[in-house]
Amino acid sequence: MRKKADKQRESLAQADEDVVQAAESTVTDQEIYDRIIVSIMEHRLPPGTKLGEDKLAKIFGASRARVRQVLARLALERVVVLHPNRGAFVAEPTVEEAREVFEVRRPLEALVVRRVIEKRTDPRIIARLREHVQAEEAARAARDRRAIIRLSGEYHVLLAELSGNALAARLMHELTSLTCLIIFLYDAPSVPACRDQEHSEITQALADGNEAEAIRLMTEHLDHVEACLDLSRGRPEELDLEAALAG
Amino acid sequence: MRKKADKQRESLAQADEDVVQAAESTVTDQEIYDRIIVSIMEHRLPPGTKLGEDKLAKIFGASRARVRQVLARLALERVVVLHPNRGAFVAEPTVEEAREVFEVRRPLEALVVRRVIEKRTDPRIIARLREHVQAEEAARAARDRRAIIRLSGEYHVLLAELSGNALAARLMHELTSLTCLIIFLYDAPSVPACRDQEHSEITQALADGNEAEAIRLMTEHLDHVEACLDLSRGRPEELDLEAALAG
DNA sequence: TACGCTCGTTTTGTCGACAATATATATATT
DNA sequence: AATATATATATTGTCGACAAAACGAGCGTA
Repeated sequence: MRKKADKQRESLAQADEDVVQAAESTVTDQEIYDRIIVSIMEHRLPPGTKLGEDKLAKIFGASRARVRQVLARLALERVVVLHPNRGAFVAEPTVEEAREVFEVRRPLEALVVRRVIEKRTDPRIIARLREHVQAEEAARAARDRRAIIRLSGEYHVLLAELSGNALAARLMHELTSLTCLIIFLYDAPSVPACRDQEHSEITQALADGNEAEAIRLMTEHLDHVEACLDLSRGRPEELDLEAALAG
Repeated sequence: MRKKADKQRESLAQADEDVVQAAESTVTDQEIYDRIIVSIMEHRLPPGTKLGEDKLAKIFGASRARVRQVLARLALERVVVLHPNRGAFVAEPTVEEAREVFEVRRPLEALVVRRVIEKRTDPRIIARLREHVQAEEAARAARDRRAIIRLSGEYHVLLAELSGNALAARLMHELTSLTCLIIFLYDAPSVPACRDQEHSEITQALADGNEAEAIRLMTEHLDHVEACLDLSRGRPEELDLEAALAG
């Protein structure tokens, strides 16, 4: 059984103004991909939203086939799920999937930290990290929660890119996209001050070449983010359902 | 400039007999995917082979669009590369990419080992691992090099699946596919006895619940496989090219 | 009034056709 | 004879149209 809120969400109606820009003449697959995934990462397309092929095609001024390709790619990255004969929906990771993401990220991030420290002699490395941290602080100052969460994820992608391991960077991109979804699904709004200047501290440890400290900070950072989530109970919907049935 | 050998390889002609089965009436995407990736993992489709859409469509008795989808998926997994307007080719990982694969696998495999040890109370876990190791030994007894390499990869995928972390299992699938390609590209034929009973030893350590030993064995196993490769010099082709130019 | 069923509409899945690009062949030129 | 150019062929990229399935509305019945 579906809830009312579910059906409400299954529409692009409200999100249209945010996503629509113009029906450009020629738009590449990558642009469509980027626009959709950024919208998802910034929660303008909340989990569960139906991504109708025709609607997206009209919004982007592209053919349905092209949109379809992009949706297939997003599905492989688990950011959207495809229900056969029913269409594409923004993914709603389960608690179990959320735990798995953090479990995989921990050792991967540690690897990235080690490699970045090895390469820190190049001053551009630390410079770019500091630059990004500043952008994060700006978003935080502006109280732009969407940008904060997206930029938080992108910090880790940037770190992976700077590590020189392109494979790790690609995986980190996938994992941070999923992490954004997870945060929006499970983050307890009561703890907004979560993960504040931790990126800054990690950057400093990297600059100092203090590997043990950097890994410790990174691990605690991930622990912290995960601890902020309400992974004890099920998804919000299931919770609502339970509450409704109890009442 | 291309070499003669290159052009020779860019054809499915020789591999056809191995791959072709019949023009089945209905064949699912997953079947097409599996057939292609197993062929790649077993080196029946060597790196650099051109995967023409029409040819594959006829071979599988499917439409070109379907083949195209599968090729796109394989490209996202980096097992094939798509040259715009030129088509799909079995990937030829560079030395750098090979190193990255091992670098990412090391911490990921360690994670998997830890989780499997936690779950080893379920007797089916160790049983399935032993079963797989036996299959490997059978292939080794039969001197079936292709099956040996494929099964070696699948051992790690099985391990990841048994760890209970579906995300890790998916990543391991990708990484082992790439590892198969890498082994076929760079393995020094002079050292055929590489990685022999190591999977058996790892399984035993897991059964004993000896975490430190299992992780040590797994790490050394990966070190061993990587050390067997000729990653010092470039790809075989480049080597040939250099030699040809010198002569 | 509430439930179940049928029909119409919308959306997805699949395919074949056309256009654009790259490759290979043949011809002409230096 | 070798290179460059033009033509022909083959392969990929893109799109719109058709078929199938799911969804929603409306009707009928208990």
